[in-house]
Amino acid sequence: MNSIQDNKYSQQRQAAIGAAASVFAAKGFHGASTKAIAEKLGIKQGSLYYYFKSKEEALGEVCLFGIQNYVQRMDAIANSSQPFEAKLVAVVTSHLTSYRERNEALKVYNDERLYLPKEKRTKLKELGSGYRQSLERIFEDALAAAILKPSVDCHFAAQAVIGLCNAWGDLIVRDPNIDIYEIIEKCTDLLINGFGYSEHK
Amino acid sequence: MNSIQDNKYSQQRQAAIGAAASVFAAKGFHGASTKAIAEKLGIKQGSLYYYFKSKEEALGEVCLFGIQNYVQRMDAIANSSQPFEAKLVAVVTSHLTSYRERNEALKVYNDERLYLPKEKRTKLKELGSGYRQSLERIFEDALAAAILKPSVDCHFAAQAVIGLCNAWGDLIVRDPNIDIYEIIEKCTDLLINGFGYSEHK
Amino acid sequence: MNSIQDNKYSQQRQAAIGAAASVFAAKGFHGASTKAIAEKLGIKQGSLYYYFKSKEEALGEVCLFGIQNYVQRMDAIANSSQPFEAKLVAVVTSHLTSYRERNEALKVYNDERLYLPKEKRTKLKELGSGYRQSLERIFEDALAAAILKPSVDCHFAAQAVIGLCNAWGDLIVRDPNIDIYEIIEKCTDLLINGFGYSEHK
Amino acid sequence: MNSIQDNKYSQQRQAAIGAAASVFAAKGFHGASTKAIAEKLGIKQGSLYYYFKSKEEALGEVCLFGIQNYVQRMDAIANSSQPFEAKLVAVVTSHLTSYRERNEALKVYNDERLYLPKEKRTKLKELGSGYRQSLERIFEDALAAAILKPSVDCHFAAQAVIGLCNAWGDLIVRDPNIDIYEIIEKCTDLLINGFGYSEHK
DNA sequence: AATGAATGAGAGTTCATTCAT
DNA sequence: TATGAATGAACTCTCATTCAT
Repeated sequence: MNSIQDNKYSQQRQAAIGAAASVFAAKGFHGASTKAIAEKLGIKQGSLYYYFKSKEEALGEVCLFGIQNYVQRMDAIANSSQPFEAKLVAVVTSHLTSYRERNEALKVYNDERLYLPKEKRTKLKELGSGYRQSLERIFEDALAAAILKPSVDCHFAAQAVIGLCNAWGDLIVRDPNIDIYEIIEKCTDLLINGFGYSEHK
Repeated sequence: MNSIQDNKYSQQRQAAIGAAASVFAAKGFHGASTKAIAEKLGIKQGSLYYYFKSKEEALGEVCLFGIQNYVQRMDAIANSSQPFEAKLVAVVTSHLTSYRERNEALKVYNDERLYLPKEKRTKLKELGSGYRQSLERIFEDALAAAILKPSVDCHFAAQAVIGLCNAWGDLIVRDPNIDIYEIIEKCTDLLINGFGYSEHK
Repeated sequence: MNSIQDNKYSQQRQAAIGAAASVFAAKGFHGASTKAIAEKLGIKQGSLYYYFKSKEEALGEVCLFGIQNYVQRMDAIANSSQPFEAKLVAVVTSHLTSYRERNEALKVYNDERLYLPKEKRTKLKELGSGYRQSLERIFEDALAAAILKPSVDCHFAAQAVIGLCNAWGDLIVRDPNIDIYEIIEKCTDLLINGFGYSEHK
Repeated sequence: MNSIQDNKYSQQRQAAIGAAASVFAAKGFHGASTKAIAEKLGIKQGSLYYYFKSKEEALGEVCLFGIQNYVQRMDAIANSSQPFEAKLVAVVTSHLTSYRERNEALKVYNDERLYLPKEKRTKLKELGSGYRQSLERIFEDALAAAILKPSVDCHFAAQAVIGLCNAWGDLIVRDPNIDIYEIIEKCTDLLINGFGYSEHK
């Protein structure tokens, strides 16, 4: 069997992307040294360049990996036939789980993509926008179905969900004792009902 | 009396902190060069060391400035006698306004403080915790006054507010066309009522 | 007195250009290391970058220095009112003397300028062409005055003079025992009369 | 009989020498990478080491090839029974033709041999000297036959011929539009008669 | 006969930092 | 109070070379 994944080169390259993600996430792009990345991979510094043309290319690959993985899950959720509330839970779960699974690539995409050259940044932005748009669509559908109050601004809502999840994601990455499912529940409750008192709920 | 001299020195030092904040915010701690900071101040690279012992000290001062300024406003709000909703609006307004006013120091505190040596980081953490605790107290008071639904976790709530504001803060910094007052309103509405439909509201 | 030359920075920079010229001439651009250049100057490697933005810039400055100096002398000769033969002697003398005076910059211009980026190369080419054109003009004037035989191709002649001088220049640089004045005489004799026998001369 | 194998190996090796010559000529020894040489040959970088023990050995072989080829032709000319003028034409033609035929090895011998270790350089020098000496002998014979004027210094003459041809060779390599036969004619005319006017010619 | 993968030494370059002036 | 000049360590990146396969 000679499948694509079998390819030893791309396997090692994928491992290199993982190592880079981990170091970039911990130290930032400029604070990360190629030596540290190579050491995490178990090879010597110069050998990294067998897999990447430059440190910048490594950043690009990490970001791409981080967001791709991510957008795919979102698409699956958006295209599913679950009711709104289930979708929202799925989105938050997907987002936070991804942080807990040490998907450092996502953090890197969030925090470091601005150090990429314009060209690459634009490509990634499209993917990222795709994510936000899928999320917006989920809100729009719910709005049309009168599940949300009419005043809801779906663009604002999508950004708020993403921002909230990223903020908790950061905390989750730093503190492994946080109960992720508790956070998921509280986040969705906040998003749907707010903190305010209302006798119906 | 050398208070005048002292005054001039500390004025320039404050300006240096501002310049550092600006460059750190734009490029991150490791991506920022002392040369760039000096240029922004209008002096030469080596002269920076008249105001800071090291680049790291500069980072410390920036973070301190960012959070101090911030905590003070929060304390004022927490200690005021406004009703809960007004306090929440005030908090969000204070937070987002601070981004719009290019208070880059706050962004630096959020994103770069982890590059400080442990000792300093701990000191800052206390301040930051003070901020969060004041915010938590606001929620606790409201909870006691039955303005919030009993299930609200005040710690979660405070973190959520901070996270949401920081996320929108980043967007605001990058896009000067965003109407900040619209965001403030939508954020507080989200926090109190959520997006979900409920006939009472 | 505060003349331009007094400026310590430009004095050191000029010295740096000289050191670079020497190393480039001996090892070629790619074979020369910035460390070697710095050592010749008596400073540490990194300090070179106080005077040059890059190794390439250093090459550019060396080439410029080499050819400028050179073109000036040629212009002086071309614009003088000496007879043709005297001019030719002056040109050859100027060219070969410059090699003997260890004007390594000229050798660098000849051999290494092709490693400059296009933009800079073009600028230098103009200067170099100016040199060749001045030389051509000397031949053209002599042709018009019937001092040269009518069949002479002035472009060919100028290139031949330059080529011959560069070739002997290389030998002169390598062997300090060569009698430069003997070479000058023989070169001019070759250029005017050739090696062939003719009873008139 | 393993002569066929041997043959294939040495054929490929010869091709490798050609590829190396081409890259060395274009970028210089230090500027040339083994990867570029391998690519020109159509093999991978590491495989070059099947044919050469080191980059330096490749340089040695290129230089040897360049000068051998060359000396052979010169010997043939020197030992022929043509009259002086025909020999001179033959020499110049051989030299310039060799550049036009992209015999980059010769250029490499001229420009890069100094990067060889002393031992090898000395061996090559003997060959090169053989070339010059053959040429000198041609001049000496002509001098003895009173075809050249008595003042001619045969050593100088040989060097001048070589230098002139190398200089034009460089121009020829760079500009494929140059009419090589015109140059040959003008060079020999210059060498025999000079540029100066004389009623006999 | 050739390759894929890795290495280690060294390159050019940047930069926080120092210090005499 | 500020600068010019230099430093040395670290960094990214290149490349000749090796070797198991």
